[in-house]
Amino acid sequence: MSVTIRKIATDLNLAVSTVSKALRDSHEISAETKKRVFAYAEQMDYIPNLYASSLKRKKTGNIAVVLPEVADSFFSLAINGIESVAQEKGYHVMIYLTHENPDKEESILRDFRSGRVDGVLISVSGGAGADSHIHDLCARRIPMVFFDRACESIGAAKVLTDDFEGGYKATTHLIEKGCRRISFLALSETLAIISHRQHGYEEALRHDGIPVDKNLIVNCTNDERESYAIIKKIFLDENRPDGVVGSVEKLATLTYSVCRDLNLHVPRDVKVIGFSSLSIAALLNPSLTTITQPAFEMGRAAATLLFSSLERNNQDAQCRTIVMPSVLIERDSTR
Amino acid sequence: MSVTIRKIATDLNLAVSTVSKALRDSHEISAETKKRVFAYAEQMDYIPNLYASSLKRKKTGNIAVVLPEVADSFFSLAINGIESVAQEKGYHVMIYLTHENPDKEESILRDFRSGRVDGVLISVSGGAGADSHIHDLCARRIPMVFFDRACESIGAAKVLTDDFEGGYKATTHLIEKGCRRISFLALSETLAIISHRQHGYEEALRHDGIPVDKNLIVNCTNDERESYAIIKKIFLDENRPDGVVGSVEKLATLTYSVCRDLNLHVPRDVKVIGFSSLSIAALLNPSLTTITQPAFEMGRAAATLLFSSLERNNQDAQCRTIVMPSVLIERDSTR
DNA sequence: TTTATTTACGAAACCGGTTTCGTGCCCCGT
DNA sequence: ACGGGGCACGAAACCGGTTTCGTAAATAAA
Repeated sequence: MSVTIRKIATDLNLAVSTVSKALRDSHEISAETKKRVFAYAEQMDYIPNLYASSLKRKKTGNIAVVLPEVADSFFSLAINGIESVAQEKGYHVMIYLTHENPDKEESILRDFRSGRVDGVLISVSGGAGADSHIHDLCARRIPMVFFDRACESIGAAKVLTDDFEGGYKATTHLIEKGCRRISFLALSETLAIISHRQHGYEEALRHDGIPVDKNLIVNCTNDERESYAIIKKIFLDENRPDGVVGSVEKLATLTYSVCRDLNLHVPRDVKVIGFSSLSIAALLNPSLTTITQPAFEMGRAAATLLFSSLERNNQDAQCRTIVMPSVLIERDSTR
Repeated sequence: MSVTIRKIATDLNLAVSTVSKALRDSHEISAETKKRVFAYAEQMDYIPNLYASSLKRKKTGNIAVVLPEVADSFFSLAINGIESVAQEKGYHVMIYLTHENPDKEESILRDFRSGRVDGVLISVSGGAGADSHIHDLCARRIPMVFFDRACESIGAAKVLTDDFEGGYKATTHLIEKGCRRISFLALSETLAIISHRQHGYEEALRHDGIPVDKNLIVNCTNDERESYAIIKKIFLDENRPDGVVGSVEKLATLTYSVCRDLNLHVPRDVKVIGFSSLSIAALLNPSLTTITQPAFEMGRAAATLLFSSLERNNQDAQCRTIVMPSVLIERDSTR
């Protein structure tokens, strides 16, 4: 079997407690003894058992990242950001995908009560208003930080962008480019981030005296095929939109697919703008105008916040909200 | 504090062992007692301490996924596949990014000796031939499954595609489309997957009587800016290539960027084909011809293999190699 | 009726670090 | 010479499930 602290102790004629303290560089062990212990541990290739210490210290060094999917540029960049901080701090990252399924999200969070992770970074999926599982986890004093998609009813730390402003800017941009029938592709009516973007969209329309047409606001789903059909439907309408705001990346690219299949030219027939952090947005046909969030930095910020509330119960970090700027990058899809 | 098994035992006038066995549905506990224990545990919201049981059972239910990056369509889809199996089986996924850095990879694998994970899924980064850390982990009987990028010198389970064939097919395709000066954008000369693709490339050239020009084979890096400069350089040569094989996704899209910036038209001036699983390859400008691997399925297969060797020491699964088919999808970048 | 066997459960060791609480011993001040 | 104080280390409890082994009672087999 692997060499334990007791093995070292008996071999060196020391008590286990002495060895333990020596390895943790305790002040109450002489330099000489420490040297002996370290040398022998090295020689024997001693590797501390993670679970023994976790059991006693009630810390695992693991954090969870819970998000809808990973095949989305925002999330994959955010993971990069999170992972970079985690590696600096010596934490380990566990990843959980909800696929926008609230039930799955709930069962994932429920599991965290076992102490598997020290803290949680989460981008919630649009549930039917059932945030009880989130509140429950919060009540158990498990540090949580929301990034991008927060749960509004909870006073935890959050790293966000101004979604209302994003929706407003995107819509205003389309209006400036001459669009009058602008469609908003929503994802789930219960997702705060989406409804904020939608409110920005509606406000922008109102500001320019364009009536809000509920038929132009459509709820897509997490299923690609289904969303494709939904988007196609609005384009087959005799009164099809001349502009589209994709509230998440996939809806913008799906719009491209639909337009291609229907022989609608972007931007001549339809102008498209999407919330996306896709680095190759510039390489699309046509290049896609985006509202781009600082995904990597948001990941870093969220992780940093989490670790600071993990390392010392940093009250300040517990419920801080950081709002980071998103930018509109104009490209050919709206020219 | 949280309710423990001992608390339940004393409250119910039972021994801790009885409660433990009851909760694990042991046959040596009567149905009636089990019912009492379950009911009380439920009522008290008992949540077993993960680390206590891990310590004793030497299993954590965690697996590690080690890969170069996550912002690559192949890897993000593979993660989806892995995660889907993991969730079915009740395992938890830890994610580690190496950023193609062998030192980082080594320190990551070294950590696994602590027992943090039960098994490892890995897509190696191109190191300077230093696979000793991989062998070391293998020697410690930690089940490993390689996916996509394997370590050749080791007899572990692998899920691959035929990279030689991929390189061969890609190159032959370009030749058929009229290319004569075909560049191969490599990543790291020490990465088996890349050298196989390169050998396929060279063999295809030879088969068609085209001399292999070493100047057309260039090693890019994991740094985007650096690779951009390298690619740009070959296009600024008076004898620039008329075809490009991107051995990984990012190199194909970088080629697009370079061509755009140099006003080179794809496919008229240069034809481009890339190894990629990008779902929006069809939406690029122009749409990108790809060698596409079944990324999701490969992730699933690798995870399945790992779990089968985890659950019972399935010797068969320990060193099985699964080769999955990749397909060439012709699009506009080579027309 | 006596001897196996099974059933249902308890006591205690165990996993491997961590931490508390001593306890000798040496040095120092008075 | 004596009390106080730090230093270096040891014994043992502890974290919270798991597992082995033992045993009394009940049932079955001889």
